[in-house]
Amino acid sequence: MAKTELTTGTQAIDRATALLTDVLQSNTPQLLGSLARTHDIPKSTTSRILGALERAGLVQRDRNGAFLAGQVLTSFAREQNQDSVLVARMRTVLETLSDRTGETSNLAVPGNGFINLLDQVDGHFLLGATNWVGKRVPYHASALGKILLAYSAVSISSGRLERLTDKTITSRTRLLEELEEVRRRGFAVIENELEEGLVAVAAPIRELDGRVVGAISVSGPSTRLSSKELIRIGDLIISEIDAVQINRKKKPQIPNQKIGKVGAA
Amino acid sequence: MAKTELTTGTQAIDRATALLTDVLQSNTPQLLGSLARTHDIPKSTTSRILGALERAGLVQRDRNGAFLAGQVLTSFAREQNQDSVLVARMRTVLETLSDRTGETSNLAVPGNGFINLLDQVDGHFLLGATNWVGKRVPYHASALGKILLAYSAVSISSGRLERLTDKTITSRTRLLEELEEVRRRGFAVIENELEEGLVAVAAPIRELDGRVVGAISVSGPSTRLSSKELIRIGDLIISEIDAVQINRKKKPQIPNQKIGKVGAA
DNA sequence: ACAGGGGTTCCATATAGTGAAACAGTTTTC
DNA sequence: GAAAACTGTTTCACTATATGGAACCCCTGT
Repeated sequence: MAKTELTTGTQAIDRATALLTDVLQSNTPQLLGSLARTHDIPKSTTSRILGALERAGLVQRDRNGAFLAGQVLTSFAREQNQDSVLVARMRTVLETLSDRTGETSNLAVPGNGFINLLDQVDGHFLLGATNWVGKRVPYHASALGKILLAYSAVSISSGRLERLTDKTITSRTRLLEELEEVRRRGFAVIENELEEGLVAVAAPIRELDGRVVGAISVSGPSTRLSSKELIRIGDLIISEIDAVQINRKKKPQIPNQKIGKVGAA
Repeated sequence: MAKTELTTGTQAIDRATALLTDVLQSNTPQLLGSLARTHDIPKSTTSRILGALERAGLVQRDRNGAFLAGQVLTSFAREQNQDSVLVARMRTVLETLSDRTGETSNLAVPGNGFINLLDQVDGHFLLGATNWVGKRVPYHASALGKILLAYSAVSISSGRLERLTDKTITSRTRLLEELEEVRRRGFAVIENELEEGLVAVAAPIRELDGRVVGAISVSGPSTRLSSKELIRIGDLIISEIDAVQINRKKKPQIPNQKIGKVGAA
C-alpha cells in the first residue's frame, strides 16, 4: 500500500514474515502494539497473524506478552550449531571423494590442542589410512590442521611444535610461511610430515559468511599419491565442497521467471 | 480441509508456517513437489508460498532447487548461541540482585580450565568484589564453578585441585559430595574457599530443555554475609533467574481467549 | 472508580489467495 | 532423437479468505 509493492498474491504471508523477521532480529522482546505500529498493520490483523505464528511455535510470549523466537526456532538454532550437522552436510562430499580417488577422506573441526576428527569414509584400496576418528592429531603436522590454522579457525598454540618425522615443520617462522602458501593455493598438503610414507591434502569448509569452520582431507600412501596427484585432488575437494554449498552459480532446472520481482531497486 | 481445522482467518499463514517448520526440521533439503504432496497443498499455491518465504530470506534453495533454512534463520541461529545473548538476557537479573542485596553479582559460563566470567554488576558497598570479568577463577573453589560442575556443564578436570586457602576443597571425593549437595539444594556456596574472607552463592541458568548453560552468583565479604544470609540470597537468585525465563506460570495482562483453539486433541 | 493502554473478538466487505490447467525447462526412456 | 516423465512457474476466473474499524475485555496506575 504505502511502499512500492510489486509482489502479488501473498499479502498475508509477507506481513507475517516481516513480523517474524522483526521479532528475530531485535534483541529485546517486542510488544504487539509496537509491532503493529512499526509495520503499519492494524492491531486486529497483527493479533491474528501473531496468534497464528504462536500456534505454529515460531514465536512465543514472555510473561509480559511480548514476542520472541519460539521453540521451533530456538531448537533449530541449537541443532544448527552442532558438529552432527556438519557431518551430515559433508557426508556426501566424503563419499564422493573416496569414490573418485579410492583413498580415505576425513572431516575435522578445531579441537582443544589437537584437531577434532569427526568423520571418515574409507577408500577401496587395502592399504590406506586407518580409522582416525578420535585420534589426537596435531595441527602443524596435518593437512587438516594447516587449513584450520591458515584460515584462523584456531590460533597457533604457544607450546613447541612437536617433531613427528624428520619432515615435520618445527620452526614457527617456517610454519607461518607454509600457512601463507596454503592461503595462496586454497588447499594444504603434507608429505611425510605426520608419519613416514603418509601424504594428504585438505581444503576448507566455509560458512555462508566466509568463516572457516572445518576442513576435509584425502590421505593415502606416498607411493600412490604423487605431488601432482595431490594438487589435482586438492582442486577436487574444493569443487566438491563448493558443490554442496547453497550459493548456486548456475541455473538449475527451474524455468525462467517472467519478471524480476524481488524488491530493492 | 482434510483435518479437523478449527482455526480461522489464517489459512495462508498456517500453510506457510507448516511448510517452513517442515523445512527447518528435516535434515535434508526439501523439494517443492514433495512439500506440496505431504502437506496436501496444490503445487501452484506451494510455489507462491515458498516464493514469498524465499523473498523474505526465511528459506533458500540449494542448487537443485530444494529448500532449506534461509539467511535470516541461519544468522539468527549463529547469534543465538553466543555469549552476548546470555549477557543481554541476564543483565536485568544481575542488576536486580545487586540492587536488592547491595553486593556484587556475576555471570559465568564454562571456560577452558577456568570459569569464563562474562558480566558483573557491582553493589553499593565500598568493600566488595573487584572486577572479576576476565579473571582466571577455578571451578572447584568458586560458587559459579561448583554450579557448572554439579550440573555437568563441564566435567571435572583431570589435574590436581589447587589449594587456594585452607578451606579449599582439594579432595576429589569431598568435591563430589559437595556437588551432590549443590544439586540437592539447587544452589552452591563458597565460604573462604577461594580467598580468605570472601563468600559467595550461585545458581544455575537453564535452557528451555533443562541444560545448564551458565551460572549467576552474588559475592561479598564474610563479615557481611552470614551462612543464613547466603541461603536467602541463593533462593533469591533462583527466583530472579526464573522470572526472566519465558515459561510463564501466571497469566499476564492478556485477556481470556474465548476458545481453546490450538490443535492436538 | 475511572482514565489509559495493553490485547482480543466480531462481522460486513471486497481484496487477496486459490487451484485447475496450460506452460516451460531438464532428465530419462526407448 | 523424439517422446514421455519429471521438475517448477504462470495465468486467470472465482469465491473463499483475510481484512480492519469498532466494540470489548482485562489490567495498572492514580
